[in-house]
Amino acid sequence: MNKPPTIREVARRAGVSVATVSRVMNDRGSVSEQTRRMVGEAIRETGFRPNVIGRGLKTARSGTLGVLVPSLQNPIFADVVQGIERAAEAGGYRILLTSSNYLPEKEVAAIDTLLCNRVEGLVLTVADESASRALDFLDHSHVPFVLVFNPARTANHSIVTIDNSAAARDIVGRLVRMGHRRIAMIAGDSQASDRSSLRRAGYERALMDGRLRPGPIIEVGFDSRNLVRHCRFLSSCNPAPTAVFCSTDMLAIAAIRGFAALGLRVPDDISVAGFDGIEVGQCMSPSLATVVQPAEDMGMCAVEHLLERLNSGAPAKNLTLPYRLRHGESWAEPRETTTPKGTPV
Amino acid sequence: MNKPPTIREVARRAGVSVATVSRVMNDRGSVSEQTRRMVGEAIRETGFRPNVIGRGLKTARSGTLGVLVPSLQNPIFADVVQGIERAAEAGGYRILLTSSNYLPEKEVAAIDTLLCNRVEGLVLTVADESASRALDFLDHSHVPFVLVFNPARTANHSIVTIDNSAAARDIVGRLVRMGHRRIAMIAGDSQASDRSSLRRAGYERALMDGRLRPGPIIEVGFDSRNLVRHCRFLSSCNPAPTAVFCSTDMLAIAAIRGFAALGLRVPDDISVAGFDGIEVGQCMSPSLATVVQPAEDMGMCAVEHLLERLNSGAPAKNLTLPYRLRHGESWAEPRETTTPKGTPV
DNA sequence: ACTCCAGTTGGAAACGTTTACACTTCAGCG
DNA sequence: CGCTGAAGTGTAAACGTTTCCAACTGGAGT
Repeated sequence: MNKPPTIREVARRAGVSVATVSRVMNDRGSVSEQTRRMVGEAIRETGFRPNVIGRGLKTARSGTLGVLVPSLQNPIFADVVQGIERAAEAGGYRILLTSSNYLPEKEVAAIDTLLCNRVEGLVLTVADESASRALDFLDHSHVPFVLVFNPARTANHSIVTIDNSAAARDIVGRLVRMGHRRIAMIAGDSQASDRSSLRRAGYERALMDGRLRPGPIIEVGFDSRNLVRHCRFLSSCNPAPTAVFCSTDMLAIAAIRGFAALGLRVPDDISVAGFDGIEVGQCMSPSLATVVQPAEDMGMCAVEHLLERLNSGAPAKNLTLPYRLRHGESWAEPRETTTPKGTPV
Repeated sequence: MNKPPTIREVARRAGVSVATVSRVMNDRGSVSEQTRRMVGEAIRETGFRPNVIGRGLKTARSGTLGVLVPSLQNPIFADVVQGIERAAEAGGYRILLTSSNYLPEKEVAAIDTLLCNRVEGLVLTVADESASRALDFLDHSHVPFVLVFNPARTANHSIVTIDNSAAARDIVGRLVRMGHRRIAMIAGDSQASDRSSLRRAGYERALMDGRLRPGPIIEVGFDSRNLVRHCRFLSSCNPAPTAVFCSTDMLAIAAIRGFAALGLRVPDDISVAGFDGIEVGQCMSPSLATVVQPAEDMGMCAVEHLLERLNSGAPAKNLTLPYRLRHGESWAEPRETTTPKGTPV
């Protein structure tokens, strides 16, 4: 419980002033080779570790970035945090991690906490960018921040994202061209995720492109684990969908599982496509057809941009990274080509 | 870029001294109802947010806990961090997150950084508890820490773990009782994970229990994504194993994928068992038979214990949480009972 | 010999809080 | 009416750094 040594003790031990010790530590100003050696020795002997808090108070820099994600449970966020951590470390920053559990009020509280801790910048994903009290909050704080995954709606925010709606349209269009005429969607809570709404829009657009009517759309809440109830509903529709687009990979994986529990095989009986591109998707059987977001890269880009803003005062910018489609075994052409009683618009 | 308001400005605005403002903020000492109101108003008007750094300097408390995990890529660590974050938040602490990428030298560097940031305690998973320079380091720092997942070898460390070897013995024993006579193992780099060695020991023990010879054991490095090469090797053995135990779920998932690529079906052609109990394991098809570690709970327990040590000076303790076996579709009895030329010891 | 300057060094004032201590009021009480 | 104690408040000293400024050296240039 004894206090760690301070710069003062090092100075005493080396027979110099604290100013000199500070200079040695930061390679600033000029210090003779000899004193440098002596100070180094004193530091080693005492096991001195500079107190970042003391330093931060004086320099008004905490050396930390705040991170807020909805949850680490979904690998897509774990990936982005991994990227954030990497880039932050490379830039000499530490990260203060918080999560919101998709609750807007926790978003606000978490950001408040981070600001009290004087993070120099933030990287975050909010539930709904357009309706986020948390962001108003941040806008007034003069602390730069970068949104990740949230759609680029307002130009004066820094955002790293992909084109969710185009990507959804793209992958659903693929299903259409494969011959599917009846394509359902399982969407996450649109209240808790503005991405979900955009992906839904892309899905609807793709069906319009193919002159098809949007199939049943099921909006599920937080508990994406057990979808068997919804899967049963889908398979009992008449005509039953031959494919289902899920707004996240986690939902897609759960859906495949749900169909399996009903004795339906993917993709033979029904095709499933996901969105996110989490790694397990390509490891499982059947491997998941999905939109790949470069999550780790997005995290790194976000931090790199943030550091640019911090260091060179660069202006906020919207960064839309390319997505790509990953083919997988979870989709295929529909088995029996449905008689085109499928309702063209 | 204008500086955030300080307690001094609030005091000026409210017409009181900084001491009074501090008292109001911390509900300490006595303050009249009227001044309390005025100060509250001044705080609101100025948008004042107490500077945790300044406070930390004076109180010698940072309010942060350090966290070090090998990687967030593996959901088991994401889960434990989730638990850590939850419990830390409940206890009024923030967490500073770092990752080591399984590199011992990064472990040391990360811990050093965390100590410079004066974290009040640490929760971490190291590569190899018995040979960790990082831990020697920590032992001398007088900062309490809790190991998670690492085996409980030395009693004077705080550790939250499960009995890795018993669990491995348990699940492999299950394969044996199912009728498997030739059981291979795919193990993670034992250099980078002391868990891997323990699980291997449990595996060997289970085979000994059944008077079987340990099948081929393949040790794979970091890149667990593409195991098809190793899967091919296993299936080309004579006699080929009818089951394979993997030291992590991520490996098991990759193995199932690898076998599928070779046209082998799980569990019809070969059974696969994993270890960790990550959520996706039960969502995929076939669902993964595995040992479930209560990762999120482990994270929460670790922090709760850490806070006990911090607040009440409780002694370090070893906490071995119960694991459980999760049955899944990835294992089954071997198809043709292998003629017992399988070599009993 | 004198000035000048570059290279070293130390002193001391910040940075934004908390808190020990001292001071003022004022009600209650003998 | 004076004493006591509690309630409310302010002053100033920490906490561990960084950094501005001044001071001191010694060698080079005149």
